[in-house]
Amino acid sequence: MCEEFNVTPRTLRFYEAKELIFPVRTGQRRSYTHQDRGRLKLILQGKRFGFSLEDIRQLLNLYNLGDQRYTQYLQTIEKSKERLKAMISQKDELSEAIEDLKAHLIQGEHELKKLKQKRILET
Amino acid sequence: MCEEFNVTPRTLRFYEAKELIFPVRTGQRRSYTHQDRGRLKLILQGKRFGFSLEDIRQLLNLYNLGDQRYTQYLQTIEKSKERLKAMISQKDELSEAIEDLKAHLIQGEHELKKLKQKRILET
DNA sequence: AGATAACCTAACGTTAACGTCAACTTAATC
DNA sequence: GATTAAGTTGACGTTAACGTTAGGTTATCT
Repeated sequence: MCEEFNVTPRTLRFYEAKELIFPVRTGQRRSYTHQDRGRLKLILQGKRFGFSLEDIRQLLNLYNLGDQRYTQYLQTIEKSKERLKAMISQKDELSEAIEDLKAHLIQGEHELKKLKQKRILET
Repeated sequence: MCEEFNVTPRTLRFYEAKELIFPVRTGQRRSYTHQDRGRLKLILQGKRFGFSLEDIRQLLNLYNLGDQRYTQYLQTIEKSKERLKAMISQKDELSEAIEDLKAHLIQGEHELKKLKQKRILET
């Protein structure tokens, strides 16, 4: 049912156990709501950036701030700001790494051409 | 010695075992060369983006293409191109996520102000 | 009603990426 | 020359994030 996201049921149950999603129970069966789908999308995205599930859980809480109270609220916001900074610097780093890799690729293809030439001359 | 990178010796030996770095042996002792430092930097960077050590190993090989031959060369370059694409789309995704988080933060701080007001009125 | 398919829980297995501990050399210091 | 200090090799322990298997329930189809 929820394999539109290409995850196993076990994974979904695991995320539920870790309180990352909260499917509704109809008797025994789980029904995944719109909310859960949104959360799952964010979870998978987070993972691709190397966040741990625990990290992601905290981030997800940011998206559900309505039910929290003052002090906790403040703390969560502070945490999120930090995380935001981390993400931005990560993005910058990634940009650099991309440029770097690009350069190496170009360089690599030059080398390739030279090898090709050599092979032609050698025949 | 090599804890300028804030990693434990165990970690360095582990990376060596996985053939990510190649410290020179002086008798028994390991000496970490300039090359190893460069590689280590890339390893740590890669980890922050959620790459596995195995992924990183393959990426590192790209930086040492000199000693390889034609066919392998081609394959490695193809692989790297794929990876480059992945990184770029990852970067785009990250940019989006950052904007998203920013928006939620601003929204969160508005909520905070409202709560503050309420507290003042309630006293 | 029996079979089959889809879901469930519970519990143990697995892999990556190290941590930790014991027992041993080697180098440096008092 | 005895004692730290610092590095080395196993080997087993640990945590996160699931996979896998066994055994049981429920809905559906024929």
